[in-house]
Amino acid sequence: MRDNSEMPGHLARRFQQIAVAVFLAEVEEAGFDLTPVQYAALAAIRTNPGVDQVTLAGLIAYDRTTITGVVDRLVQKGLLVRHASNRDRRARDLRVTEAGKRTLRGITPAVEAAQRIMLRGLTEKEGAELTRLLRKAIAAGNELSRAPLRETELR
Amino acid sequence: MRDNSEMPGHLARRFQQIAVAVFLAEVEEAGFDLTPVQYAALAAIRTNPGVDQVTLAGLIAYDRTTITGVVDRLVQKGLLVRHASNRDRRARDLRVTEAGKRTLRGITPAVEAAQRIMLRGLTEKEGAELTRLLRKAIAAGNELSRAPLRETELR
DNA sequence: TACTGATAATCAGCATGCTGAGCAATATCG
DNA sequence: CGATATTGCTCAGCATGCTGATTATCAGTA
Repeated sequence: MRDNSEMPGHLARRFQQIAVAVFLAEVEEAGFDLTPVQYAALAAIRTNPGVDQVTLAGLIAYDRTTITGVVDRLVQKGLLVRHASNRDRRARDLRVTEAGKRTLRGITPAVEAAQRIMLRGLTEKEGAELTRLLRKAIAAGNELSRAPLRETELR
Repeated sequence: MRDNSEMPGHLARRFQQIAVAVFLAEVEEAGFDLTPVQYAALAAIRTNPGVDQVTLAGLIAYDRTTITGVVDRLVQKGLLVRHASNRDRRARDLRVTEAGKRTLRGITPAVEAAQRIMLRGLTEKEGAELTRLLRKAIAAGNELSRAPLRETELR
């Protein structure tokens, strides 16, 4: 049996663990209070004003039941507004507030810095190769999780 | 601003998400009920009989407060016994039961299969390279999370 | 139009992961 | 030896992430 610490699954968990810690540290350093998950949701809504939660979940590969809580907290922080959709009364129309836009603009350098830090042990070329391989593996496994990426812009 | 879906942090989360889903599916298929986290803990205790929880946490890079619950559930399932240590009455001595050893033996093929499946979009060489790059990045970032890997076998 | 099946959101429940605090036991040092 | 610091574990509290169920609404069809 191969040592557990060499298994891709274990490495995935460990790299994610470090990535989250680095993100939170950089963001706090910059004076903001957002998790990686909240940041991704906020940025996706900024790019797609008026999306509903299911579409948002597909855009960033979150489980639909997880989105509810994430959006709750972003609304709580005043970075997002959620109101009933006109087209479909089941759906919620999500939009970033002015405060949310300011937060996104201000937090960007910290987010970019975090990406560099989590790859700091690699050369430029190695970092690019890791990114490429992760994207390739993820594309092949997209349908294997309950929350696959859905690039659809159906509505 | 780079698209979120190309950021290493997002890729880390996504790859981990797929890895967990694949692991759980393969393990359930094989008739077992263990999470990746529980599997890693069980395997580490098997290799290091009598470890205490803090050392175990270091061996697999878990937070010390997370270990409590994981061990609880493994004990609940009868795969582990936890009793007070002789050396140090604060510490808990962890050992895998016979049922735990049987589970580890039986589950191994499913775990190995899961590792292959999560890399199925990559060639043999690419899979090896991804593993190498993840290990290198993780080694450089080890101290950045609250739960770093500690290979120490002090006691 | 009434019925049937899908869909959007939410909820309860469970398992990580983390922060920070508290308790008991051990180690260290004056 | 006794005061102090440290250590192993646990707990409360919060944020993902998931399974499965429920509710409200919509869409398609007889």
